[in-house]
Amino acid sequence: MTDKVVLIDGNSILYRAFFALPLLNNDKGVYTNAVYGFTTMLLKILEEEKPSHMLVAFDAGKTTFRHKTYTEYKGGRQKTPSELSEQFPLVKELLSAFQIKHYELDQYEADDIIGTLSKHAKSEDMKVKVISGDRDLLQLVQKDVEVALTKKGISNVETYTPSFLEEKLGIRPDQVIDMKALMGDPSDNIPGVPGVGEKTAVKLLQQYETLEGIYENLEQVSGKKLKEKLEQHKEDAFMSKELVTIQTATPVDISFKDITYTGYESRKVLELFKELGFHSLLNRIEGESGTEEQQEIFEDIKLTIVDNVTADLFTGKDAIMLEMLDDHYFYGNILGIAIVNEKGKFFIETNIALGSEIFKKWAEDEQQEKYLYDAKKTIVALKRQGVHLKGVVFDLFLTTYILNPAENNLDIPSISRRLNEKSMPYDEEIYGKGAKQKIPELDVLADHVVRKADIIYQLKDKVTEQLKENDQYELFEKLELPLSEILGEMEYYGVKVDKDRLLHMGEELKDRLKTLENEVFALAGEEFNLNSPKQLGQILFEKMNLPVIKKTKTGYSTSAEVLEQLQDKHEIMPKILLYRQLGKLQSTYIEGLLKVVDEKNNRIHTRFNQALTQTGRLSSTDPNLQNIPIRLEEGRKIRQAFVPSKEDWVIFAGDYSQIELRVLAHIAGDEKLIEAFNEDMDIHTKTAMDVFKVEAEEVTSNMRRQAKAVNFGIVYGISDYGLSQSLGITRKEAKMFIERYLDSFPGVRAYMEDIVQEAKQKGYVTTLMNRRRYLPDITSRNFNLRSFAERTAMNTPIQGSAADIIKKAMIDLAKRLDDEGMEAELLLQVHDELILEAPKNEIDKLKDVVLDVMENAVELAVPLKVDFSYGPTWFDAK
DNA sequence: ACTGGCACGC
DNA sequence: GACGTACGTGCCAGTG
Repeated sequence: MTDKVVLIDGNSILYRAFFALPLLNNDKGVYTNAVYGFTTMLLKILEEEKPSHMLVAFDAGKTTFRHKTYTEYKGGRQKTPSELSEQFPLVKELLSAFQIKHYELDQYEADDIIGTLSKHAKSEDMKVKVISGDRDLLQLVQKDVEVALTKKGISNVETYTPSFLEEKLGIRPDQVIDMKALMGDPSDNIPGVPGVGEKTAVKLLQQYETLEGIYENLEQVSGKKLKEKLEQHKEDAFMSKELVTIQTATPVDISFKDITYTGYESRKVLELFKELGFHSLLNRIEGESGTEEQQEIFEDIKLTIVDNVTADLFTGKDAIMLEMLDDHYFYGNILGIAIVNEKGKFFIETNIALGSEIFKKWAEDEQQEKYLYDAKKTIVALKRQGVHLKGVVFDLFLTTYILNPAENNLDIPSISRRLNEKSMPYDEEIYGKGAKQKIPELDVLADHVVRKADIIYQLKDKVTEQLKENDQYELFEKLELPLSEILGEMEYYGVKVDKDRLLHMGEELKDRLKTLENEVFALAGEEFNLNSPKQLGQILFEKMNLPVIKKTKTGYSTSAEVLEQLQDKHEIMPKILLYRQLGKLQSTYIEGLLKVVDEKNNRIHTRFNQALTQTGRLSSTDPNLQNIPIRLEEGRKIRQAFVPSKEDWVIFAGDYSQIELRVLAHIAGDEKLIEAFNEDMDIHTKTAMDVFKVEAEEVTSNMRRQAKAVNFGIVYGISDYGLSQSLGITRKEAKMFIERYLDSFPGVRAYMEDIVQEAKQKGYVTTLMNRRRYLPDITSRNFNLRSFAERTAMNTPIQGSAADIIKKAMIDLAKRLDDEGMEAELLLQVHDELILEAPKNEIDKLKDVVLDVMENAVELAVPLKVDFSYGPTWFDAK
């Protein structure tokens, strides 16, 4: 058996753990969060790697040989916070309890120690695994040397083998140094070549292999600016290379004999855990000997390509993966279908599956349980083919999102790497990307799709378990999963569009835009591209010499805010503003919508993304029907083009009135706010009365406007800066408004304070229905990051609970419409409103049903109020 | 193909 | 006291 040596970058892991975890302290008031994180990581490694040798390397002292090369090395870096530095001795204590050696070497960093030892190990034919949070270490990757980098948090790692590194970075391990030399590293104050980021560096290295190669062929490098930059910063680049190169010949004076790992004494470890207050880890020690996790990385899988679907293929507990390249499932082709169950792994070609009555019968049988990835997509895609999928009980896509909405790699290979520690190829590797995308040979395709289904099958129990642990299973089973079915129906049904109306409006706009454009050119004295902020900026601020109000990264700002401030300086302003407004309508809403009208039925089929937002809201794409204009009359007319799909039908809208503030009243339990809603007061007027300490009759429209902005700020979690911007007042004044608001509603103040504390302690906040949002930055020492996390902590339960409520209402409404045998159809959800279409003769009943369902979706300490309206177009439903 | 500026909704 | 400051989607210009 080959020996396996695990080398841990102690400093890096501790830093990661410190910043990833809330600042916990034990009962003695000693901070332990970093040690805790380090320990969980350590336990995981011991279980999984079963190392024969182990060492934790630390950085020594303040200066290293690198400072001789470059005195600015690691300059500008913030001092290690004392809350962290005091944890270093604890970790060393921990290591000695585990009987793991640690080591540091004067003048060298942990990297160098690890580099040197991994080289020694190589010559002794040992396998090496390096654990760090520092991407620099990737340069050590080679055959038999794997580097595991911490991802989010600490126990989540991504293991780089040479092939994985190449696939992920686009370069070979030996080119990592060159890449770093080009890119630089602000956190270590390594200069690199300015203007060269990851993309450019990779491109250059793919072409010229090494830094030296690039400079030898500098003449051929494309891009004038790039060439200049490279030339100017040649010295920096080479010095950077020297700095980032890990030394593999340091005078390390330990041998592998010294770092043999033979296990630890449970008693000692348990004692220390108790002392540190790591109660939750105690059982991990006792269970130590019993756990056996097999690792099957890139193991071949056995699958059958089915050419005749038979009933005994299915078990009633099957994972099904429907593969489709185009993420626009309304138009994409189904590439094939994989089924995995306890009997085996199967692949069925699309036409065989769809042509099979047995397949169809199974798919439509509610009793046959199915585990999916993205049920909505699958349901819609199959519905197009006349198959009505039923019996979905698990959706890996939705559940992964529920477990952590911040995770944005929700594709199956990524999920598998995170949760299952098994690798499978990414879609890009199988299908290619962009113009080069193509469908592979049947056996390759089958293998890929089956792997996905297999992962769904394998992870179903584990993920369900995690949901239950978090008390989130109900959120999945009772809310998100049934909702996905309803959303699928809405998408499939679509919204009817009056194309002629859009075309007509487009014609009109075209003329007005042309006229406006000419007027602007006349006033400017020349023609230019009015759609280019850059060119407009030059005209306004260079040619016309108007005062510069605000700059952007790349030049002058020409935003509406700026142009409005210049209104009285020049008559050109209103024309530009109007041009912008109309241009937006033309390009996004007229042309944009026309482009996505389904030729077959004149309907638009948006898609709702149910697994994207951090708060639990939905989003809508292709097109986005959640941002159709309403504020300005001109834009609002776009809504005239959204019409019922049948004659004598109407568009019906039901919208929650002030749902977020009502939710706030409920969660905060603020008596005054609750009373205001119980008495059905105008909430902005009420807020104005309290903030300005006046009677109802004395509230001026301006006071109400300001109060409204404050409420807006509360709902969306904006800062004093944000409020000052929206009201055009100073930050101080904005801050004062917020203070006065909180004085007026003490229950709200208490909530805001409590929720931040709770977030600090738990690391996350939750909504009414137990949706979570993790807030790692809540303990950050960076004021901005921390403030942002604090506002998020206050806001997410409000916005997220409102999202929960309307989702619940949608499920209830769909059921009710069905139960009552009504014809009305849900069309859209726009965060606090539901849009339906219905026959005229159903309006009275629909009104009762919608109001009843929406107002009673949940019971809060305040009533939920719903307004409704209807008319021949969406425009009229106001 | 990617980034930045801008603008629309909640 | 400053680092940038609700969440989304999509359009255009500009660059490579």
